[in-house]
Formats: sequence, structure tokens, C-alpha cells
Amino acid sequence: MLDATSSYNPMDRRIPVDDRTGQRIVPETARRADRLSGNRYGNRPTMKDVAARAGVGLKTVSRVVNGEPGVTPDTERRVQEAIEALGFRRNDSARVLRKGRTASIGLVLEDLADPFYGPLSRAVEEVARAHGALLINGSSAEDPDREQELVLALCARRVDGLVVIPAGDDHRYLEPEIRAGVATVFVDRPAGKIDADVVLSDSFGGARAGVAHLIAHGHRRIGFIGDMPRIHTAAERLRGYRAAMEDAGIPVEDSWMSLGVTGPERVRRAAEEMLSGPVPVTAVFAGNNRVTVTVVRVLAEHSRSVALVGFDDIELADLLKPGVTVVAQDAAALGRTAAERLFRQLDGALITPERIELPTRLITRGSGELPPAD
Amino acid sequence: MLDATSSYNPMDRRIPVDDRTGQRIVPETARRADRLSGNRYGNRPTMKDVAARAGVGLKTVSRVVNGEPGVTPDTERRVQEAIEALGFRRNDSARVLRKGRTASIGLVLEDLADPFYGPLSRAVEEVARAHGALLINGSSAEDPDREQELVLALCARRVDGLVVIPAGDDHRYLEPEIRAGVATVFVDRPAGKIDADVVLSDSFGGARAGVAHLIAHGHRRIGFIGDMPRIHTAAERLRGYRAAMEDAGIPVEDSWMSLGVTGPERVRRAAEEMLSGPVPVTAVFAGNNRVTVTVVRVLAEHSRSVALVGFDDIELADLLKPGVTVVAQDAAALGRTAAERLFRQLDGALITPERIELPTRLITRGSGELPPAD
DNA sequence: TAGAGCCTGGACAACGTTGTCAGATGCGGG
DNA sequence: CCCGCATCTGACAACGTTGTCCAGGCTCTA
Repeated sequence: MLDATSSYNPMDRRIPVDDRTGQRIVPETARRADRLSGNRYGNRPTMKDVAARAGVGLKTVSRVVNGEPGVTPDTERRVQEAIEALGFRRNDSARVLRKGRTASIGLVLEDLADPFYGPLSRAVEEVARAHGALLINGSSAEDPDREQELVLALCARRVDGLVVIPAGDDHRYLEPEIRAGVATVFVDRPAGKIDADVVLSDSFGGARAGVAHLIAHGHRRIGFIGDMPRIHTAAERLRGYRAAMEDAGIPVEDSWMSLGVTGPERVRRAAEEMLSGPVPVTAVFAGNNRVTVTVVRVLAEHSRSVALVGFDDIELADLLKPGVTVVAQDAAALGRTAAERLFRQLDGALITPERIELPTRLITRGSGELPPAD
Repeated sequence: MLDATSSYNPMDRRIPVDDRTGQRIVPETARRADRLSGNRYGNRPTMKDVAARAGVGLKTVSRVVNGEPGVTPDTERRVQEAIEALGFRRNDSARVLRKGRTASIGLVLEDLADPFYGPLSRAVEEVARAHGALLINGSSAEDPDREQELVLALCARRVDGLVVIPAGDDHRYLEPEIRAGVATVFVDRPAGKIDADVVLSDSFGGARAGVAHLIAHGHRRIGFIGDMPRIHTAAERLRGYRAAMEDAGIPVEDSWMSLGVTGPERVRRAAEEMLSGPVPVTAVFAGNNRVTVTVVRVLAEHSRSVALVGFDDIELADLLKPGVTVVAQDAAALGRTAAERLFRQLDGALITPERIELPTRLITRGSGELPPAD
């Protein structure tokens, strides 16, 4: 958390105190003072001001602003002029309060800086835009508490809907919100302990196919490097790995699997260990894009040729020598599907929670087709 | 724009009409009906409900919710129980209306799916979080109208501040907003026709250094492929290219410069033309990350060895053969700097608009050090 | 035990908008 | 000439919260 010693404390719950006198500074008073002193904050014209200037009633201004019928052209012109002159802009906060809908949805994901989430977020945004809604983004940094904090903050803002890429595994805290009408769709990983819509990639099937691909090219000693198994996708991919191995009747050595590996250094160490261990692997299956990138680095420094299939596509994968074979998932499709489902909920279609699984696609580029070198 | 034939029309300005009777459907009535029928929408408990259940006054609930002093432990407990039982959550819309600050800032950028903007957005989010504010994102898709639409929508929501990566070149429409107190910082490109804070990378200096680097390695026929010169960064990089060439006393052929090139196909064509033209180039300077990626592809298919320096770092650039030499800018630093400046404005520090330029860094990896092959 | 002062709690207005409803205006026809 | 009707306009309440301010009960001291 960055330091924030500032006077901008929108959510501050303490009562500010004057340094010299020790008196409580009453915020309202402060705000009034701002207004009177011509401070730049606040002090925006309201419909009332526009009405006064145009010499019409409040509601007439509202009608003009909202394009409602029943205003003579002449009156409308006068109102428009007043709006122009004062630089009036409707206060949507007040509008929201009155109407009950905020026309905004929230998206909670792991890390907006991850190239996997950018396209996903953009896809959600496009769908929201098509429905006249804005998008509020938040990164949970894979921290369940932060996820909950974010989600509840969004609920307090009364977002109409939530798209959540869960970090935690217990979402019962969302029950009252969902009951109260907040549309909710989970993406990439299912919700924990509640029944809700979820859109995910076929991690199990994708991983299984990827590993089977390596087996088909003659590999039997195949390593798996993945994230913490408490993350659903990581667990599913591991399950896919195991299933493919079992399908082929290959017993798996413990030293071939590295789980809960995050951060480039740990991935590097894990890869080096399974490449030089007592029973060295001839191929590696990488559980996500970050792992893939690091493994590519390690293999580039490695003398022996080692096959690689990664989960998630990465940019420029086709230009490496050899090209990196991957099990690709479509991040944008995940986001789009989830958002569309969200707005279907908001349309009031009484739909029972569903699990939507999108297929993955094996893209062969060379690294996965290398023969075992042992 | 996606199709949106839905009943969720938060911004709808038309008056809905009953299909059968032709009567106007009065939204308020509809909403009341929803409530009465136990519809899941709306119908959330308010402080009043909590107060009634706890047998206390409205303001007492407010005090408990906001952690204000002056409530006996026993009363507080009763209120907490009522909150728990009803699943109450404070309505921040109403709070915002009363307090005048929304504790949210807006970020308008070109495309969240672009790997350059992900880290930038994340950095802005972190700073916002440190100040207790949420972040609303919007993509302008490089369309000035859409930028304006987004910005004004955010202003109507009364965001406390705006970070804008401009698509247009005239931001006078923001003048009333800024006067009204919306803190504003532009990033990556300066604002048009208004005086405002701006944080940018040293595009001119970076490009000049990058091209000088190629010249230092013996190149004289150097191509430039960049975006539309109406985009400030593109123009600056072109200027840097020209400056470096002029510094070295090298006259520039028109056929070496491709401007306003967007989309992989056009970049590809531009690159092929300058490689096979009457005076073929021996090196290429790529004006942004998307151009770089495509040029790398073209060069990979090309027999003759051609040097390349790109503006913006790209992932895996070090793993290509040869590694891609780039002029790197720090997207996260841009975002962080801009956001910090924004909150400094909100703190009320009377600061005059400033232009902050962040340095770029030349990262040599091989492609920029190839000798001319002619 | 009375009075001063503190602590707790609650009634009320206000934030800026929209929905309701009734009043004003103008027009045409009887 | 007046009535009815349609059209246009505006007063008012409500949305859910917070700031202000006062009342009532308590403690403490003289």
C-alpha cells in the first residue's frame, strides 16, 4: 500500500481536527467556506440554477436535459442557452439515487497488468458499452481479502452487476448482494460455496490434450509446472496432466511436478531441478503464460533439446526458435461471454446459474513436436 | 457497437410504451410493482429499516456505520445485529450526493487490451487505492468523439479526477469541468488547446537516441515506420528520427518513411516496400510496439540481414534471434506519476499545469547492433 | 439535592435529480 | 362567448445518506 498523507480522504472516517486550536473541523462548514470563497471545488450549477436563469421551472429543465417530450421549441432553446452559459452537466449521482440503477458494472480481476486480463477487460467493457454502462475495474492481486473488499465497495456503489475472477474460495459474503439484485458472473474460476454463473476455459481438457500431444510425440518423462492448486484453473490443469499420463499408462514421478510455483525465480529453479534431477524430464508442460515465458528462457540456456507445451498463448510465440506450442484460451471470449450473461441476468431473464465452458485450442509451432532427447 | 436489444436500459431516454394498450408505462409504477411482488431488484434495506429494527434513530445507525463516536456499546451492538440480520450495506450513491466527493477517478485510454496500457492502468489503480478511490476505465479506441463521450460521462458521474490519454486534439470541452474542480492529468500525449498537466515519455529524445544508435553502427539508409502524425507521440518520434539523421548529415529519402501506418497488413507492406525499394534501407526504426512486432515478423522472413530498433519494449524480445533492441518507456511510471499528480491537485495544492517528461532507456539486445548488409 | 455540564440519541433539513399530479394556457367548436 | 380538451409547465415529494442542532438523562460538584 502506497503512502497517502493527503487531505483528499474521500472515505475518511475520522473527524478532522484543527492543528492549532484542537477544535473539530466540521466538514460541512469547510465546504460552505469553499463555496463562498469561490474555491474551485464543488459549486457546480444545478438544474435549479439553470431553471432560474432560463426563467422556467425545475422540471422543465429536467425534461430538456432528458429529451422528454412536452416542451415548446422556444422554451427548449432558452433552457439550452442557460445550460450552455452555466456549463451545466447533470449530476448522475443524484440521478442514480432517484432511479435506482447506476448504469455501471464492476470487474474484479487478478491483475490488469497481466496480458491475459487486458483483452478480457476490454471485452467486458465493449459489452457494457453496448448496454450503456460504464466499467469499474479492480485488481485483487490474488488476495481473497482484497477481492472481498473490492467487491463490497462496488456493491456499496450499487453497481448493477459484477464480473468476478475469484481470488478466494468462499463467496458466501455475496449472498445478500445477489439476493438484493446484483447480477453476478464469475469468470475463469468458479465461485466458492455459492451457486452462481461461471464462465471458464476447459482447463482440464486443454491440459490433457496438451500433454497427450507430448506423449504422442514420444515423450514419457514429462514435467508439470503450475500455480497453487487452491487456484481452480491450476488444479484443473494438473488434473488434465495426470489424466493424460494415466491414459497412456505412464506412472508420474513426484519430482516431475512443481506446484504452487509463482515468480520467475521459483519457476526457474523448478524447471532446472526437473531437467537435471535423477529422472530428468524430456518435455515440460507449463501451467500458465507466466510459467511458459520463464521456461522458454530456461530452455534457451539449456544444451539438451527439451519439448515444451504451454497453457495460454503468448505474444511472439511463433517467432521463437522453435515456435512455442501452446494450449490457447480466448480471453476476450471469456470476458464477452461473461458480460453478455450478466446483462441477460439484468434483463430479468430468470436463468438458473450455469457453468459455461469454452474450448481451448492446441496451436502447434514446434516446441511441442520436438522428439525426446535422451 | 454490439447489438443491445435488452430491457436493461439504464440510460434510456425514451418513454416505454405498453405494446397492447399503447399506454405509457410509468417506470415508477413498474418499480413499485417490482417491490411489491418481491422482485429481486431494488428492495434493499436502508438505514431507516435498520433503525426501525434496532429500535434507534436514523442518525444513530449512521454513526455506527461510519464509526463515529457517541454511541454506547450496547446500542452499537443492537445496531450491528440489525445490520447483520438485514444484510444492510450503505448506499454510496446517496452518500456521494450528500458529501460531494465520489472517491472515484476515471481513466480514459486507447485500448485496455494493448499490453502498453495494462501496466499503466494498474499503476493508476494502485495510487487510487492508496487514496481510497476506485477506478473507472474506458477505452476510446483512438476515436476523439468516443473520448469526449467517455470523459463527459465520467464527469456526469462526478468522478473526482480524470487521467486521460487523449485521442483527440481539442480538449476545450473540458474547460468547464476543470473550472468546476475536476482534477485532470493527461498522459502520453499533451492536451489540445487547453493548459493542463501532462506526463509523457521523451519520445523525441528516445527516437533520436535509437536512430543515432543505428547510425553509430554504420547505417545510413534507415527506414521509419510510425503511426499517424496527428498522434503526438508519433510526430515526436518522427521528429527524433529526422533530428538524428540531420545530426549525422544524412539526407532522408521520402521512400524511407511510412507514416500513418496502422494494422499489421499495412505495416507489412510498408516494411517490404522500403526493404526492396530503389534505395533499400539497411535498418528500420519502428515507431511503436505494434509496428515492432510486425517488422520482426517481416524481417524473420527476409533473407538479407536488416537491423531494427523499436520504440516500446515487448515481451520476449530478449529471446528472439537476434534479440530486439528497443527504446523502452516505463508505462507503469507514466501511470503512477500521473495519478500522483492528480491526487496532488485534489489535495488542493495550487499547482500550475506542468509538463513532466520521463526518460526512455535504450536496451541493446542484438537487432540494433547488426552491421549494414549492402 | 439542585444546578452545571457532558454524553447519547433523534428529529429535521439538505444534497440534485426524477415521477406525480395539478394548474395554466391556448385552441377549436358548440 | 364559453366550455372542453390538449398541451405545456411547475410545485412537490421522494430517493438514502449526512450535518446540525436540540432534548433528555446522566454524572459530578457545591
